[in-house]
Amino acid sequence: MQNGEIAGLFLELADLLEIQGSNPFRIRAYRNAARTIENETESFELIVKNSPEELQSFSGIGKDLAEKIVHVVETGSFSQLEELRNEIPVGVVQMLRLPGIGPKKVGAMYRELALTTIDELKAAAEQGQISELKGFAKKTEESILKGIEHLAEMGNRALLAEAKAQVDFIIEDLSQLDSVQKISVAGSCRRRKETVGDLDLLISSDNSEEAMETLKEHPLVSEVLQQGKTKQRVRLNTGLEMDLRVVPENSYGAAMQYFTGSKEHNIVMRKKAQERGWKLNEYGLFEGEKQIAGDSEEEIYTQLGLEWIPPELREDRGEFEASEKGTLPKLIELKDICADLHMHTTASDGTASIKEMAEAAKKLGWKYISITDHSKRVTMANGLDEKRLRKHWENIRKVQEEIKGIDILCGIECDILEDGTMDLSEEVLLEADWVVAVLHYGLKQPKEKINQRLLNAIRCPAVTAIGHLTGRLVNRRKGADMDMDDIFKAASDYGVMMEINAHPKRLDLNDLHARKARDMGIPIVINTDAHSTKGFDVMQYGIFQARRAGLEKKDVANTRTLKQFRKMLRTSR
DNA sequence: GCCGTTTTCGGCCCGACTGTTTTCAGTCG
Repeated sequence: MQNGEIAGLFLELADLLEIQGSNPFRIRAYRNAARTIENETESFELIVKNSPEELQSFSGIGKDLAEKIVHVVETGSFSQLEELRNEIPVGVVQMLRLPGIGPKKVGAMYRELALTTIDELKAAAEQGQISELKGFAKKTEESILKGIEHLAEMGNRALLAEAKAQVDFIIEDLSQLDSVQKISVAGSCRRRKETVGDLDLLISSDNSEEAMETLKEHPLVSEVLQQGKTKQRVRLNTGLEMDLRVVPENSYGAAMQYFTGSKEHNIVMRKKAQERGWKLNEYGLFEGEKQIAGDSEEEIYTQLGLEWIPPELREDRGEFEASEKGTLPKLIELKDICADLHMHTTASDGTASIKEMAEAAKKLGWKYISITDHSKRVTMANGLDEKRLRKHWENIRKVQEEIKGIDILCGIECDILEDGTMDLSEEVLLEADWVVAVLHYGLKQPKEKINQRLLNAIRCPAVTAIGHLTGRLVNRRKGADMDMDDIFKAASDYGVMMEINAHPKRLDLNDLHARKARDMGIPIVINTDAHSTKGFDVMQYGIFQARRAGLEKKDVANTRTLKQFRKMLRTSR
């Protein structure tokens, strides 16, 4: 059982308890524990099996929760959850997803009207039954109906790349206003999380009305959902929602800190303020009535005895300890990258030639690239067999003679077949400069089988890296099930690199896995998997993911010169 | 339900906006 699944059960319990009206602090305790479990790279299943006494050493896990975790790992559930599941139907929990509807209202509708599904809720609202309940009225009823309609359309969080493109466009337009002094995105988009639930836009201005009126009329905005003096909430055409907050200039840093989050990071920040007898909110750090910091984020962190923490690390996953000790990483930046080692050409399913790709990469300032077209198993993509591959490499060498200032490696993206063998012979693979081994098919095989396939690939002396390890697609497909400890241990032993695939839909390794791989001494490569010259643009998202993992320039192999890079390749090369 | 360099009991982050209310509860971030 994966950590995420264990955490999911506790989150479910928290929702159920909330609808029931339980003690809010108890509910929070379950959510905190779920977060601890989800953010931990060590497998809780293994901890339960090997050293269950360690469970209570994790923050937020005490005697009771430790027992429940053991029970979950052994039986897949626990009695308290089962009892509540019997008591409250799943449809009732789903009602929590409606905007403006929380546990109290859901609880009331369930108890008073016995509504158990979204469909029943919709019917009741249409018949006007909701507005007759105490504490409800026409507006709430309408907002429920609107919410149900919207739920059907949207549902998922947006990809970072999509969300960021929209907010960047809006920022460009709003920053033209004379009344807007400072403007920035905040929230999970600024933290570069792989998905974004909604956008947060922050402005310092002495004329909030002008900004709000302009945003209201912006071509990307479809509807104003809320509007007050300092806060406006709008829905964009894409369905994504956005909060605009307007603060005075001397509160801008505090507001940036506050609205960038994460929630968990901010709870620690406010506790630190409290410990010193101060108060921290979006307007500043206060000693009594007196603002002692607020202009800039740096001041606030400094006052609390901390080094400024980059937004990507603000998840309460160890950044405070590092900040206090002065050991925060100097995070990798886009400009550190000088190569891309995973891309396609017209030889398989790319749209540009070898030469076009090389020239485009050179324009970006990159010093070397590896052309890695598909192997023959990927018939849909016109994958290469041994003969075509050798011919392709000949063509690469010809292009290399024509183009100076960038080195082109002869590579291949080779499938790891369902039976665990490589799609191309070891003989031909050993002729390559660079071999990215990947899973494309059979992602649903059982964990043991997937593990075996990856271990075989890592042991194959020709393989230099594993690409998009799990095969997950953000928001769309769960990756293959595997034992990360085994895989990383083997990769570390055999000197095989791990890729962060920078495509916004992949971002695989994810942040936690990338951090773990680095901690186990595995060199990381960040690659675009470009299928066209435009495809190089996604490198930034790979960098974001690497930054969230806490990676520095030295942790990433394609920040090195080609000579240094070659020295990092496994000894069998 | 968890946690403790004032505590093993009594706390547990903070504020804006909305809707349903006549001073505030619920929801959200």
